[in-house]
Amino acid sequence: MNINIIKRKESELTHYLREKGLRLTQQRKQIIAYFFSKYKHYSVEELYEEIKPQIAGIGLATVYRTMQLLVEAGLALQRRFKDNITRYEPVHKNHHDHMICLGCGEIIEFGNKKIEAMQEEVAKRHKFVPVSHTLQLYGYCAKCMAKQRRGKREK
Amino acid sequence: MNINIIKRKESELTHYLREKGLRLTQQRKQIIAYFFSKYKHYSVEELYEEIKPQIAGIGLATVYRTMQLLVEAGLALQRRFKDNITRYEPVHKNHHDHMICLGCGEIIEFGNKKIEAMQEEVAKRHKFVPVSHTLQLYGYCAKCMAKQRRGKREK
DNA sequence: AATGATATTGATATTCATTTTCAATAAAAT
DNA sequence: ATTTTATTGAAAATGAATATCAATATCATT
Ligand SMILES: [Mn+2]
Ligand SMILES: [Mn+2]
Ligand SMILES: [Zn+2]
Ligand SMILES: [Zn+2]
Repeated sequence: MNINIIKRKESELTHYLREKGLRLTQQRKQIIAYFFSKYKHYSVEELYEEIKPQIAGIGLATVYRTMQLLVEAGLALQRRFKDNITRYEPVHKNHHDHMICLGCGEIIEFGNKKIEAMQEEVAKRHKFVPVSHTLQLYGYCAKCMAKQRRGKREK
Repeated sequence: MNINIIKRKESELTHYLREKGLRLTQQRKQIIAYFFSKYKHYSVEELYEEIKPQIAGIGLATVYRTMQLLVEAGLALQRRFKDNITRYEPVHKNHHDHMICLGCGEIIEFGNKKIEAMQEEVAKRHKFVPVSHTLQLYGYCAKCMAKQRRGKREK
């Protein structure tokens, strides 16, 4: 099933490249094949480390450049949380925001129409015209909370 | 009136320094005097540039260190928006979030209990225990919108 | 007021993520 | 096949922030 997604993404990228006079290289093909086969919030460094064994001789700069390209082409979104490392996620559904676990680093996506609506309202109250926003919750995921409780009990 | 705030902040810092075995230096005194006399979201670079003429020979590293110290002492808050530059604001009131103007860079503070409550709710739904959060709206402030409208009319 | 212990300073080097440079290479139009 | 030029990988450069270190200032103790 993943193979279809990858084919589609490659074709979407091809269209973008063509209209911009750019080229579809082996590196670009392989990076998107890998990136869209997993669903993660990858940093370039992480992606590079995982991809390196698969793509002989690939350079870090190429991964940086390709991820930027995917954003320009509308196939990926750039995110940046507290750790100050740029991450990329596949464009897959509607706008959403993130909860980030301080214990294990897990990133949970959530969407909430009410919160979005209230943001619009607050903006209007200040005569501010919103273009985009970021909302991040930092804390501990269910798994990490359970682990913490176990740890305390054992003392 | 500002002089009183500054005196109070200096005394708060003094208490913190004493209990930590640290020292109240001329540089620290002068930086807090300046920082608390303006109400802004200063980057270290900005603060350094403004302070340099007032404090002969002050070093950039000292400003970096002092701002960190103010955070540790609970007198300042660290913020970081899209431009990825660390900024500091005086602790002055309750928790709040920010709207940032993409035109002029103005930073508008706002607090909204309903949004905060909904965040708690969403977190609970995911069994996520929130510790902190950041919410930023990016867009155009009233002033910049007016300017833009004027520009279009003149064409 | 002088002393001594040590926290602090300013200059500079270093770090880390990311970007830029550039000569060699590969894509794709002819 | 040839030609044009976008792309690549390696290495250098960037920019914000931190670490290092010898000189200096603070401040508790004489
Ligand atoms: Mn949102
Ligand atoms: Mn908030
Ligand atoms: Zn976790
Ligand atoms: Zn503005």
